[in-house]
This record gives sequence, structure tokens and C-alpha cells, in this order.
Amino acid sequence: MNAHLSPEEIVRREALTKLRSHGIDPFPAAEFITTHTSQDCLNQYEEGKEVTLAGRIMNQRVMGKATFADLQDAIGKIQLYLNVDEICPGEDKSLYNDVVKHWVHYGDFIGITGKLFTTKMGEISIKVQQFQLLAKSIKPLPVVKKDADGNVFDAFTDPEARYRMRYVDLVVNPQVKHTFILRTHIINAMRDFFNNHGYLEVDTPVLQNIPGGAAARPFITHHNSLDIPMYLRIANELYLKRLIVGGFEGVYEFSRNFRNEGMDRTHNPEFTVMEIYVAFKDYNWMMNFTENMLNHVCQKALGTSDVQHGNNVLNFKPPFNRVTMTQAIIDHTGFDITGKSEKEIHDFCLSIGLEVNENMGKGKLIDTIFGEKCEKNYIQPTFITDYPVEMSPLCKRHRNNPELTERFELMINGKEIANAYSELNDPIDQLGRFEEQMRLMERGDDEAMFIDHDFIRSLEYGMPPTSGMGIGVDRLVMLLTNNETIQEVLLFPQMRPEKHHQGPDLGAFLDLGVSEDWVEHLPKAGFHSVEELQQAKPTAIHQQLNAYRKKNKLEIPAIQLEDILTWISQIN
RNA sequence: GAUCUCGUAGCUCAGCUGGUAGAGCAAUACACUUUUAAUGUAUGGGCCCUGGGUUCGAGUCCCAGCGGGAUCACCA
Repeated sequence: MNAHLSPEEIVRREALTKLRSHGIDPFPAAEFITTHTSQDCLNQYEEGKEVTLAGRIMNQRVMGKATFADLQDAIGKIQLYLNVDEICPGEDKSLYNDVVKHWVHYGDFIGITGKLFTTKMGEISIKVQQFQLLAKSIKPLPVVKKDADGNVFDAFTDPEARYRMRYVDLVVNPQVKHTFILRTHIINAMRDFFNNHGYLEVDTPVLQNIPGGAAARPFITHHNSLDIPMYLRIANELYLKRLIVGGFEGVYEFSRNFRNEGMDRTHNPEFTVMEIYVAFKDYNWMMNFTENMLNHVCQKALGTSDVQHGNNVLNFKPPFNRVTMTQAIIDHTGFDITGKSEKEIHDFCLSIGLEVNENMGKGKLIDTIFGEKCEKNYIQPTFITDYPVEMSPLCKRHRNNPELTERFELMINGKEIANAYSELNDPIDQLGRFEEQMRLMERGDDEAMFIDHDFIRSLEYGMPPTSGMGIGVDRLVMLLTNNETIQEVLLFPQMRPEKHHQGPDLGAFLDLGVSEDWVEHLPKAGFHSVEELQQAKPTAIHQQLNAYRKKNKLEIPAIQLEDILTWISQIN
């Protein structure tokens, strides 16, 4: 029955039985009311103050009639001092000698009441007077230890295990928990900033008929009643603009987007983008707004405008540098794209060794140059502005140059973090741009966008001049929490489904009446499952098992054919 | 999707040119009433990812698969 359990798991399950037989429910139902957290105890220390708190017991150091342990709650840790005479003032010392010393294990939830004191070694601790098991942990957590110098031993580091069992990761790796707390603080700070400006947080459809607003492969699903294909959203942009048409002055949404594309350290099939649209503004206003917002986020979430990321310190104090796309390319390649034809740019790309092909339009070529030669150089927050019109089908043309658009991307640490436009609100121009996208698609550009006619119709009713900005929340969090992979900032990153290499089910054999002596030998003799027994001839099983017994000189009784027949009858 | 690389005890990892599976921590038992990587003594614990192959013999070599990581392509 317990054949698939590790010895430690068996010990813990046996402890359940022992606890119950002593009248202790290992999973009690009642509320446990705490008065303090571990941090309260440390921050508001008063000798002898009575405190009640709950958490996981993390590290027991049993020293005969006294035991030290760490109690880890949601906030942190505090040391417990469990003394036999304090916990068991009467004759019965069982609560200490049995429960504390033997039936409570690393990882169990306990509730305690006791008095604060300082040990000889100077550590604030709780002298426990009442002790209660709140929930047993029957699977041992990985044990991570730290020495006096802060060196970590046996850290739980395997990425696969950590991502698949994030609950374990969060328990034993405090820095992981801290990252996710920061993530929420960052999002809260953004939300506060927008709300304080009077903008409205909204919800728009996740299930969409047309996957619009970006160029990406969508996840496709099907609606049964309507009998139509539906798509998980790849972006929410077109819906937010419809709301600006509807008369809202400013709307924003933290949008979970889904894209059916590759997965790696910077891509997860679902990811979060914050998009905001504000009426009567342009991209210059949005640059100011964005740098102020990010500085606010850094101050609120991190308490500083100087953010350590890898070997760099990123300075979020406004104003950020602003460089046009044209100037950026001149700065890093010496080539001026102004007024150049598609062929001239194509030839230039070839001359500097970039891989380009005939399907690439002018915008895509320029994008390639920037991506290969310029992007990585912008470590400090920098707005790259005025992108070529071909790259930006939803963006308004530049007021001074119709070949460019009023667009900026915010580059930080050599990567794109935000993207913003003076939004295109001319419905006729917009339709033309969509049609250009269709031509690109026919030419082989699989990133080109679909036409959303209802969106065009909304523009025909009139959209005020508007600036919109989208920011990759996961990537911003990576930046601000000093993480290099998106999996570290998503609680449950997408993983390939777990495959269980199921070992032989010895318990199932026992249930058939196989003797305990024999059960462990069945898989070794070639029978890994009940199904395999069922499919074999009883006489063949009989011969095979006894041949195995003879070959391995087993000191156990030989199998009789009747035994086999009994097993088989048990199956049916 | 391609290439490289890894998969050994609950955790972190050794295991050489193929020859009977190792350490620390964790667990179990005993001792120990202010320890803190507690300590001391003893004990138990392994489908060495899975399936084939080569071999007298495979954790080790070869092939395939599964899973992870890295790089690349696509993308944010």
C-alpha cells in the first residue's frame, strides 16, 4: 500500500495515526486566532509580552528537554523555544516527548502562544506555553539551510521542480515570494497612478471574433451555440479605442493576452500588458506621462528611482532620453534612412551583413536594422520616436513628415518595455493601412494584421485625438525585480504537461492476494501491472515467476498455479 | 520547430579508461533544558528518467523517446 511512498512519507503518515490515537486531530477545523506576526514580534519586542501566532515549523533543533524551532508565517520567521516543563506543566509530558519531538515534522502548520524573550545568543524568541498542531504536512519539503555568513546550502534550485511546484518554491525560497509581492506592488502602483489621474479601469472581451490590435498567431477555440470560431485575445487595443469613441476620457486595462507562439525565457503563451488610452493627448504628452508613471512605480514599489538590474543601475528619474528612430540608426550604423527607397535600404542591410529577404517591406527592413544594431545599446530608459509608417498600421502619421508616425517605444536595458502612439483616428487612412497590411500578408508577412470593420465603423463615428500606450507588465516586473526570465515573474508559468513515469503499482498486486514476499519481485520478473498479469497465460506466469525464483535463489516459497488462478479471479 | 546540454536518495551533488551504488543535509533510534548549518553515536533509505542495443558485465558506451535548461528562429 505504501510501496510508492518514500520512507519519510511513511513516517509522517504513521504520525497521523499516532496523533489520532492520542486524541489529536492532525487537521483540525477550528479557526486559530493569532495576535501577532513574526515581524510584529521582532519589531515591537517587549520582554515577556504574550503573543499567539501560527505558521509552518521550519527547523527543529531538539536538545533533550528543550527544543528550538523556526516558525515561518506569511511575513517572515521567528524562533520558538519549546521547553518540556513550559508546555507540559503537569505530570503528563506526552505533548512534548511524543508530539513535539516525534510526531511534528518540518513543514507542519502549528499555532502557539508564548512569551517573548531573548536567548543567550541574543536572538528574539518565543517561550512557548501552548502548542497546537494546525495541519500536518505528510510530504517533506526540501530543506534549505543557511550558515552564519548567509551562505545557502542545498537550495531548492531545479527550475522544473520550482515552476511545477511553485507552492514549494514559495515556502522554501523567500526571495521568490518577495518577487511576487513586488509584482503586485508594481501593478498596484500603476493602478493608483492611473486612478489618481481620473482614468477608468475597464474590462474588454478576452474571447474575440477577430483577433485584432496586434499581429500574432492566436489561440483558436469554438463557440458551440453560435457555431463560430473564437479567438483568445492577442491584444485589447481596438476595444479600448472603441471606448474612447464612446466618450470616456481615459481608459486602461491590465490585459491578459494569449499568443500561440514560441516559449522561452521572455515569452509565455499568456502574458500581461497594461494598455491605456487618453483622449485629446498626443505621444509627446504620453512620453511625459509614461516617465512620470514609471518613476512613481519605482518609488512606490522599490522606494528608489535607481534600480539595480544585473550589472546595471537603471535610473528612472524623468526626463528620459528621446532619440528618433532615424537618428538612432545614424548613431549606430552611420546610415541615414531619410528619403531612401526600399531597395537602397535592402542593399544597405546586405552590406552590413543582416539577413533580409525580398518579402520584407521598408518598415520591416528598418525594424531589422534597429533590432540588430541599435536596440541593445539603450540601457538607460530611452524613448525611440518617429517610426516609419509601414511599421505602425494603427498609428497617426507624423505631423511634419507623412513617411513617419507619431510613435515611441521605450527601451530599457536594451529591450522594448512600452509602445505608444498618437492614435490613428482617420477612418479612411486606417482602412487604407489595414489594406496595406493585407497586401503584406499576401506577400508573405505572417505578422500582418486582419481588418476589423467594426473598428473602422467606430472611427467613422469620430474618435477624438488620442494617445495610447501599452507596457509589458511581465517584462517591467522582470526589470524591476532583477530577474532574467519571465518564468520567474509568473506564478505558474506554462510548462509541458507532466508525464508520470508510473512505477509498478505493488499495492494493486497485494490487493489480488499476492504474498508480501513475492510482491516486490513481480516487476523484476517482468510483470509491471495487473494488466500485464491479466494478458498473460496463468501457466506462463507460473513458470516465469518460479524460473525467476530459481535464478535469483530466492528464499521464499515457490508459487503454485492455484495462487496464480486466485489472483486472476480477483481481477475479474 | 532546430542545435547543444542535463536527468543518480526527500534536497544539493560525487561516481575516472564499463566491474557489487556514494557524501552532506533530511529521516529513524538513543543522549542532551538557551540552540541556531546545534552536537555525538547508531540505523534505514536507490526501476541511477523510460525503452531498446553493444558487452561476460552498463549509472557509465550507442540509438530512440520523455522532461528540464541554454542558444537560435517567431514574438512582447
